[in-house]
Amino acid sequence: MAKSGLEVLKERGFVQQCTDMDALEKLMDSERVTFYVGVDPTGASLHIGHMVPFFAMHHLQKAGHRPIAVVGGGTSMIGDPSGKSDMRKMLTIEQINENASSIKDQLGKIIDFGEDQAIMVNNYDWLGGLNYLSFLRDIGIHFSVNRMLSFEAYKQRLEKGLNFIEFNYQLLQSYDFLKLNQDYGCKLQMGGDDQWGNIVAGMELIRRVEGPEAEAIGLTFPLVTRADGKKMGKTEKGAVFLDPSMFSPYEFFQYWRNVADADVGKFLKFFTFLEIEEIAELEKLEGSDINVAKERLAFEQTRIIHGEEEAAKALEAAKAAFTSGGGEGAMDKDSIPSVDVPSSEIEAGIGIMDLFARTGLCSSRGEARRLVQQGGARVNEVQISDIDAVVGSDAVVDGEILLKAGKKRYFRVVVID
RNA sequence: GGGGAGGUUCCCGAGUGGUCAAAGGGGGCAGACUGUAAAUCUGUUGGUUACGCCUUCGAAGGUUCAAAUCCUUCUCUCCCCA
Repeated sequence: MAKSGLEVLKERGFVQQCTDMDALEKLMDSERVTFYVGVDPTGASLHIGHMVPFFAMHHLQKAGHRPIAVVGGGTSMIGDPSGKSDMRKMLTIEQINENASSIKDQLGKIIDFGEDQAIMVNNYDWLGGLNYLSFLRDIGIHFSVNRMLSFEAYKQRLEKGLNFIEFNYQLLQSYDFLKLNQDYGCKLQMGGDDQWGNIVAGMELIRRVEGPEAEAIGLTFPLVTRADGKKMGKTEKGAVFLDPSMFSPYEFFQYWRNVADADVGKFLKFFTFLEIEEIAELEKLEGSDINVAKERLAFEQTRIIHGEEEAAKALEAAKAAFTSGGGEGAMDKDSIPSVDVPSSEIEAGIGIMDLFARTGLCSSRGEARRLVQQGGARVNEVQISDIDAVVGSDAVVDGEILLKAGKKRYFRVVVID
């Protein structure tokens, strides 16, 4: 017999807290449950730090339940104080709407937005036109400031300073849950564990408005951390975005390929659709064999986000670049960022520092100088350590020059007429 | 509204007239070691035409041969009181 959606979530480690697990189990066994997760449209693209809830949605949807993705068009104009040390930037409605539509496309890779399968709504639709006084009278009346201040999230912010506008966030998010409960019969809200307070507040609001018998349950996911303590989904250059124009599939693949040993099993459960049994097998690997599991993680994850073809290309490119010998010939060229340079410049010869500085490999000539001096610069896999070296047309292979900085970063210089 | 403390380089944080492109730590980059891991060690970390020069210590003025450091005004943040 098939596992229930909730069982899948539990065995994969998605459950951090639940307001009433018994009730949720009963509810999910007895009906198709409509549930929601909030998404903040604060950026043009989602990044992998956002993804845990989406994978959870996928699993529940697969088990027959109906997800609602709520784009926080309205709430993102306020800023959620939970767990944040600073107030967030406020965006315009236009920016938010633009972000929301690209987010829906990305979300579509993980959950099915087919007919009656899932719903996407923007809370600006109901928050945008709210009347302040009536909101206070209808919703504000149900909130106790004393109780709100007792939440850990607010306590922390009270130390640092909390703006009134942010203090309202919880009311708005609670109102979302109420609204969805009324309009769509949404009975479950899920979110990261930092949302616990907001979720509970929403449940309480529903009970107060709709009566104590109203069904409303909250569930939170653990905040995913990396074994090295860094933030999930962040690299030095910024977040690991799903948008291929902001973060190439190859780099995306590499991000997952390079996760810490200790994180592989966890990430396989969170971020792939592999069966739990198969993951268990992969988790048994030790030593350098763990690389097999990492490769699988990277491949599966890239396939989900960028498609089978891109995943295969990234895998090939990575193998070509890192397997002994490292022949760049087999590498997929499209996956490596490039810059166009006129053939006349190449024929005249370009100084090694200038060449690196005009690629994305180095941000200045000074940086390029250091790279060369420290032995990290390679042209067509040949180390160049002379800062005065000049690269000319003899370095061009198949119409381009392959540059490498350090061990993992490649860049192509494409010669054009 | 009153009083106090502050805004320093990617971040945290020293620096209270020249020796400051600015200690230390974190982060980043590179090298060694490895398994495209972790940990560790080493170097490096504003720009440049690399001698020197230019830009940088919240903003704008001023004092001075010389200012991150002193003065004035402005601005932002935090704390206490009301």
